[in-house]
Amino acid sequence: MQLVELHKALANDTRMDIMRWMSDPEKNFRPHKDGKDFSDGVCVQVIQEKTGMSQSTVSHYLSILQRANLVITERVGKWTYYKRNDETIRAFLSELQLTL
Amino acid sequence: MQLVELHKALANDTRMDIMRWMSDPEKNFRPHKDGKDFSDGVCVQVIQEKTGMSQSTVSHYLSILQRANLVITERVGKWTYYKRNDETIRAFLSELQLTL
DNA sequence: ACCATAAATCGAGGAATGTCGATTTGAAGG
DNA sequence: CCTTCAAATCGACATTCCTCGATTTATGGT
Repeated sequence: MQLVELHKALANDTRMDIMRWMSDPEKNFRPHKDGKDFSDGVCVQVIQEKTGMSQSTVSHYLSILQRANLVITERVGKWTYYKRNDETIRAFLSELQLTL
Repeated sequence: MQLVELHKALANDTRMDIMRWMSDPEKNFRPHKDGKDFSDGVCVQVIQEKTGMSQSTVSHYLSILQRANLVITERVGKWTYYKRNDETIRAFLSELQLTL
């Protein structure tokens, strides 16, 4: 667990927003067009619309969150679903508690 | 409390090290030359030696930590002493707990 | 095969950060 | 006053980050 890498990943308003929104997707995102629920995560398009930023930027941000292991990815057909990786988040918080 | 600003301040190995070292100055820093203890904090020189970086860089880093309210400064004569601001750190951790 | 859609990657410009040495400011002591 | 030492600020350059539009890579449907 790279503490500093995690801080870098979270040192951006949009990425922080995304992490928070993903805590409660039903509340924070519009539904998927095919009606699929959020149990596997949220697809990039829906996240992108919410942020109001370009598709490439959001895709890039998601890859940064993924490199930091803050999110888990699952590809299903054309779609890629992203959801929080709660294990990393828990580990991050307790490491911070101990070492900061 | 600017969550993202705090993450930025901590998104650097040296700054993170400094914060951690300041948790236990007796253990992590050499004593002050005049024998003064660390109750008011650690002077810049001593921190600088420990990091091995230039004086200007360390002074700059300390100002970043201060802008984020992660440290408290006290000027005494020629020296400036820096110590952790535990209140901000506590608030940061609990805010992260709640909102991340 | 061909088209449409979702996501990732590429290339680029500007902004912010990292880092240094040099200079300036401020305080203490002779 | 003048010197000396600690710390802050300045100016510069290199690296990283932000953000976009354009292109490419999957995948599905007709």
